[in-house]
Amino acid sequence: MPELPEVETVRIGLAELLPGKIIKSEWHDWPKGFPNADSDVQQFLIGAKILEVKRRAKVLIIELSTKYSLLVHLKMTGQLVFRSNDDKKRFGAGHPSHSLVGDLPDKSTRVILDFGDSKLFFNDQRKFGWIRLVPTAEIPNIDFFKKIGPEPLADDFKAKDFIERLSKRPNSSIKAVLLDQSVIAGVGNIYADESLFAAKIHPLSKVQNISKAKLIKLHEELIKVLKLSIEKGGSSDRNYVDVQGRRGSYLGFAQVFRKNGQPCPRCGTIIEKIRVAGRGTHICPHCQPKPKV
DNA sequence: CACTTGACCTGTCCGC
DNA sequence: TGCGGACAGGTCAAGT
Repeated sequence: MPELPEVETVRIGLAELLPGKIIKSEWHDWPKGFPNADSDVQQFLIGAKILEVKRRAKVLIIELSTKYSLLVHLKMTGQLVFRSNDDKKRFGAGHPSHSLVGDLPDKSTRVILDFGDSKLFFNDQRKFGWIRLVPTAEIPNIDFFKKIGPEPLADDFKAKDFIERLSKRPNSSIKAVLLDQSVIAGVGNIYADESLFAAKIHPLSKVQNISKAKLIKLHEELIKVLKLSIEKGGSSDRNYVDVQGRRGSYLGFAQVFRKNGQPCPRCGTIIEKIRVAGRGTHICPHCQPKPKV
C-alpha cells in the first residue's frame, strides 16, 4: 500500500521517464476517479508537455506546460506503470520480462496517457485512488494540501517540530497521531509500526505519557525507516509496483510488519498482531510493553 | 472540540 | 467446489 517511500519510488521512476513527453491522447473510464470536465482535459491535458514530477505527502504532482498539473493519489492499490512501445519488440509478445504486471491495459486500468512512443497506465484494483487535473498555481489552495503536515524527510524537520506537533494530540494513541496526515505527511501503517517498534513504544501509548527521550528516538527511527524503504524501492505487499512494474524489497527488511507469529528479531518473543486506530498493528509485546492507560 | 469509527471498493483467503 | 464473511488500509464524512 503506497505510503511515502512507495510514492517517492514512483516519483523517481517517473522523473526519469516523463519530462519532455507530450500527451497525445488520453483514455479513462470511471469518472469518479478522474472527475475533470472533458473540456478541461481537451484544453489543458491533450498536447501538453510534461515538465516535472514532484511529490507532496502521498500525492504525485505531474507538472504540465499548460500551467496545469495532474495530481495522482494511489491510495491502497493504485499503480502507475510506464510502457514503451519498444518493449514488445524487445521482449516479444506480452509484457517486458522485468515487469510483474501483465499485458496492459488490464481490467484494473482506469486511465491511460498516450505519448505516441509510450504510454502511462494508471491501474487501481479497488478504485480508491484518483487523478485530478488542476491549475498548478492552485495546488497550495487545495483542501488536501492546506491541511497536510510537514514532510518528514525535509532537512528542516527536526525532533523539536515533531514533538511539538505530536504534543497537540496528548490524549490520542501515538499510532493514531502518526497516521494523521495533518500532523506529519506520508506515514502509513507499515512505517508507523516499524518506527514504533524501533523506538520501543507501544502503539496504544498516549502521546502525553511518552518520554521526550523516546519521542526523540521515534523521530530518528521514523526518518531511518522511511529512508531505508526508499533505498529498497518501497514495500510490496500485494499490489504495489514501481513504474517498471517491479516490486519493492523493503518488507524483507521489516522487523514486525506482517511478522505476527514469528520471533522478534531483537528478543525472540513472538510478535503479535493487535488492532489500533482501526488498523492491523504489529508489536513485540516484550520490547513494546503495554501502557497502563 | 477531540477523538473514533464507518464508508468507499474489490480481490484474496479461510472455514464450512 | 462453492459460498459467505472477514480482511487489507488511505482518507474523508459521520458519529460519539
